[in-house]
Amino acid sequence: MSTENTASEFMHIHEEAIEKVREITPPDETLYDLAELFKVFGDSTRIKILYSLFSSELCVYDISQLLGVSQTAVSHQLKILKTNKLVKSRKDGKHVFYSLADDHVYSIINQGIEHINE
Amino acid sequence: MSTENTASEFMHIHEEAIEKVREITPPDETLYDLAELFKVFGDSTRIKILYSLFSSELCVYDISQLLGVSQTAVSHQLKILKTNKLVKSRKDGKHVFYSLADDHVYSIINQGIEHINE
DNA sequence: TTATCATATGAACAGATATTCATATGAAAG
DNA sequence: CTTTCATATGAATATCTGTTCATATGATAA
Repeated sequence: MSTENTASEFMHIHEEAIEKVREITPPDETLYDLAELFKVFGDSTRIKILYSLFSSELCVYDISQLLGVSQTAVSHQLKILKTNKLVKSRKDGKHVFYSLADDHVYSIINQGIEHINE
Repeated sequence: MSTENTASEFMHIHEEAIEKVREITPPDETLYDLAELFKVFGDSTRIKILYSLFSSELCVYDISQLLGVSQTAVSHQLKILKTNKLVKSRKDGKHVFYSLADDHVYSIINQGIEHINE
């Protein structure tokens, strides 16, 4: 085994495996963003908020009461959801109505549900 | 407004909204499991491990070298991935080969990628 | 058997994160 | 204008989580 392909020297498997992995793996920055996105889904309060918005928009207070979580906590979590573009907001007088930003929220959550039901 | 439907008293919106949310929202335990699942995807090391297993099975040491992460860290993360049924393992002498457990891993990650690319 | 290699495990520590509390902003009502 | 209501924000705290270090297990080779 030569020293040309240093990448394969440590491999116990075929070196083609490394090539394939390198080919299909997105850049580190993308993987980091991806992990960040899933981190947002990885909290039960935020999951509950997203579910509450599945059928219609709701204002902060309604979400708070529906979930039995303090207004402050909901507000903090909504900010995280909005920063990550999972929800959008609309102001109406004193109220702020939140709704799902796009269909990816549905599909990601549904894929998760499918995995659980097995 | 009567006191019959206590659920709607706090709502600023129509009370049908509450009904709908209650209808489509899974039980708390499911939501908790769902958050737990996404939490597993919410770490860049684990995401990298999953990507490395997209094309073929790999042993712990190979993953470790490929990602530039310590063997111990990889081992810890593989355990988490296995506990959550995202990877499975096969023993071969001194080596333990890990591979993806099912297609949900692909679809969940791909949905995430799609959301990011917008 | 003994040494070595591959993996796993447990404790410890550092960094991240969700909630709470206090308070600020901002809009409508009186 | 002042009060009240809806929401947002920042600091503090307690909990959780990922990595490291030391070590254990388990299998092959010598």
